[in-house]
Amino acid sequence: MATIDPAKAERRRQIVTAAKQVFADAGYHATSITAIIERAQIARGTFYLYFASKAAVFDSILDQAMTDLRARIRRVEVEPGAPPPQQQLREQVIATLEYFIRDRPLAVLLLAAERTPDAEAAERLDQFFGEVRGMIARALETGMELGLVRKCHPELVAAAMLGAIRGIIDLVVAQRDPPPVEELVGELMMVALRGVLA
Amino acid sequence: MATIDPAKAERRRQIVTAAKQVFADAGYHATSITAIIERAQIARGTFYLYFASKAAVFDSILDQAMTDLRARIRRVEVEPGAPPPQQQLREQVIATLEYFIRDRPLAVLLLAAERTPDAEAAERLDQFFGEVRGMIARALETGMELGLVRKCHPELVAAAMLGAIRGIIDLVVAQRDPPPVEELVGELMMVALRGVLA
Amino acid sequence: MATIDPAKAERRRQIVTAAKQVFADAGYHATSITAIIERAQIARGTFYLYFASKAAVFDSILDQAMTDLRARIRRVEVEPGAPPPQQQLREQVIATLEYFIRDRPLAVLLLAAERTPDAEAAERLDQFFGEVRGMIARALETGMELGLVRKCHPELVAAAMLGAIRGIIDLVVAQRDPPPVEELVGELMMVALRGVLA
Amino acid sequence: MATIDPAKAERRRQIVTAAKQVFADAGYHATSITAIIERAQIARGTFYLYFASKAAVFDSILDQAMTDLRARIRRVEVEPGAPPPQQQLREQVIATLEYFIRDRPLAVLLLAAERTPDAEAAERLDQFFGEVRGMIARALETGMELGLVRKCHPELVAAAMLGAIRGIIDLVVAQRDPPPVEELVGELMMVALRGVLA
DNA sequence: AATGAATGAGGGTTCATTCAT
DNA sequence: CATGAATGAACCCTCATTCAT
Repeated sequence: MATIDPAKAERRRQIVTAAKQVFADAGYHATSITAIIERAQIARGTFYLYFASKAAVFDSILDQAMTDLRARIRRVEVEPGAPPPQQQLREQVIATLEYFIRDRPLAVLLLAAERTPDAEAAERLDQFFGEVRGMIARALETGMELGLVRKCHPELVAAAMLGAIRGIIDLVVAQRDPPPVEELVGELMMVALRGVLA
Repeated sequence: MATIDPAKAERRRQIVTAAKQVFADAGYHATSITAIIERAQIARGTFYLYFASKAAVFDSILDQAMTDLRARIRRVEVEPGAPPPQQQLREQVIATLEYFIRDRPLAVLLLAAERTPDAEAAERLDQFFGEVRGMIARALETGMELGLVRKCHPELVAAAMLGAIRGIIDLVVAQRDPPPVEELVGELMMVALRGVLA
Repeated sequence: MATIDPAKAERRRQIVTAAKQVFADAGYHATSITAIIERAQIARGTFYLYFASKAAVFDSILDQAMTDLRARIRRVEVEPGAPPPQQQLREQVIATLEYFIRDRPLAVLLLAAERTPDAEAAERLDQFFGEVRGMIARALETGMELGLVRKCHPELVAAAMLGAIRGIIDLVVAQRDPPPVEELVGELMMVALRGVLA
Repeated sequence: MATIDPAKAERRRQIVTAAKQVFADAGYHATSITAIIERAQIARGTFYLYFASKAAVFDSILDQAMTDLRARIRRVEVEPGAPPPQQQLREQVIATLEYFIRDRPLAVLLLAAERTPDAEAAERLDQFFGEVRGMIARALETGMELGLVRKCHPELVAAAMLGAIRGIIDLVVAQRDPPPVEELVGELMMVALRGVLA
């Protein structure tokens, strides 16, 4: 009984999927339980069998996304024998962009989630983005120590770079036929590393 | 009828100011008419004398912001006798950042515009950011023609650069004591122009 | 403005009256706001303009009743020159019974209110009945000191006497044409004072 | 089919016991089927195998209580050779009080029966209390005929006396350590028979 | 022009009951 | 028989909007 019932897990997924779409369409507040259950094709009560509240689904989606993304993003290693840092970076950015491109509603939801339902979730989200920014800043610092990166204000530059990634995702998510990930990553890294001057 | 009654205009401003603060504090959906009229010190019915709905004030605020920003951002001129392009750019970015820093409620509101109340407003917002992106892309193209900018995909790079600006604004708006604008702009332009490599 | 608007007061009374009837008919929990507003012929929102919640009306009714009753019940005075104790008692019991007979829904509601919505209200009610029982007990003690009342356990006897009053009210409230108050009080006091033995 | 399956009967008892406790704790409306089945350690559907509805269990409990009490209360016999009426009375009151004291949940439930779930049950309850009052009234009439009881209005006095018993039970049920039944009955009968005058 | 009492659709949530397994 | 996932009517409450004053 404590084992996971596949049917229940499937139901849960069904609800999460529906909720993700509706949240992405309308935002957290404008999303009604009615809209979710209609999309999920379930009865009102069934929703509450799987989630305690509207906020609970939202949190669940957010947490899942953050977990997934954390698994894709890790500290760049500079030990001897490790792959070249630029390659490591490139792979992570590719993985991240692919994650967003694959699940468009989730991307919309996550990027527009600044204003989340409960303060707790908002804090978790802030913390997550803070983490990512911190990792970028750390990577920049390491790069500076190694003489690979020019002298700069790491936090500020990290904010700009995170924003740049976000900008690309925004663009891609808004388009019907996004350019191939390789091209996106190529441009992104070129700008980040060398800027736009000739 | 179409003549501007100064008293009415003042009342309108009073409402807009109140609404801006409340929207920024709580977000569109969490903001109640009650909160707005309490802050504006007016009666319930009076609000509807000046605005047709809650969405209407929100739209009005958004439009005003977009108008203000449009006035700050203009095509970079390359005619002989014009100031050097980099200086034009720097001045515009400074003006933009200052605008956001000066009116924090408006910045929060514009950037975190969650899901906008009506589809129409959302579209106007999208269109505005699209315009800005277009101007950046156009500037990049001009730069490429002049041999100042390396070969790149202008739309993509423009998206990244707009995102970078946004990233900086996000960071700044979240902080109590933001760094001086000069420093922000310095870092931002260095990254954009030269990247981070040593 | 701080003066009481008669129209609003009337509305409030209208709601209280409706609520009292419905509560009496169905009990607190089984009473729906819908039932109250239908009886009061008002819109849903109007109810909440006058009362913060279902519990609030209920509490208001209870408090009003307790205030009214407290005004009718007072310590029996035994100072020289005061009316004879039995007459004082009789007058108070008459006043109390008349109060219940006049407002039948309130009587039903108050007597069946053991299980009230919130613990706080239940406590206030308990306290009220405790007060009344205490006054009866005190009166018995005074009577014992004066040699008017035989030796007995005052709290126990007070509980029995309060119960007896309640029993009479129950009977009266259930009947269409209750006997005249004088008769009720006569029998009640005879039993209480002399019992039923010949 | 109509034969009693001991296993089923046991299950039924198990549910009734659980329900009685939960109803007494929380009252009819505040009691959820969930609470009952958790206490009874059965599945949701099983409950409905034994009872048609929540009201049905409640009714069943009420009926059982009334049956039990009816068995304890009987007409006072005045035939030659019967025990003295006062002794008969005392024994019945003792039995009644003991019944309530022994099964406190049931007492709470029966006395505080707020508004009963269905009109039918409410009527049965009214009828039951009516019966008891009738028996007391009959006893009083018999007493009057025999010259044991002074002239009085039997129904009114019966209501007062039933109320007095209820008052005592209320008091006792609310207390943790009730006084011994003998004391309760002693006071109760003294008041009823002789009143409180010295 | 200004007011604020009144409105009622719609919100999130609960829970008695059913029924396929 | 027993189970518990599923159901949906009904609950209390909020709040954008209207309109008589």
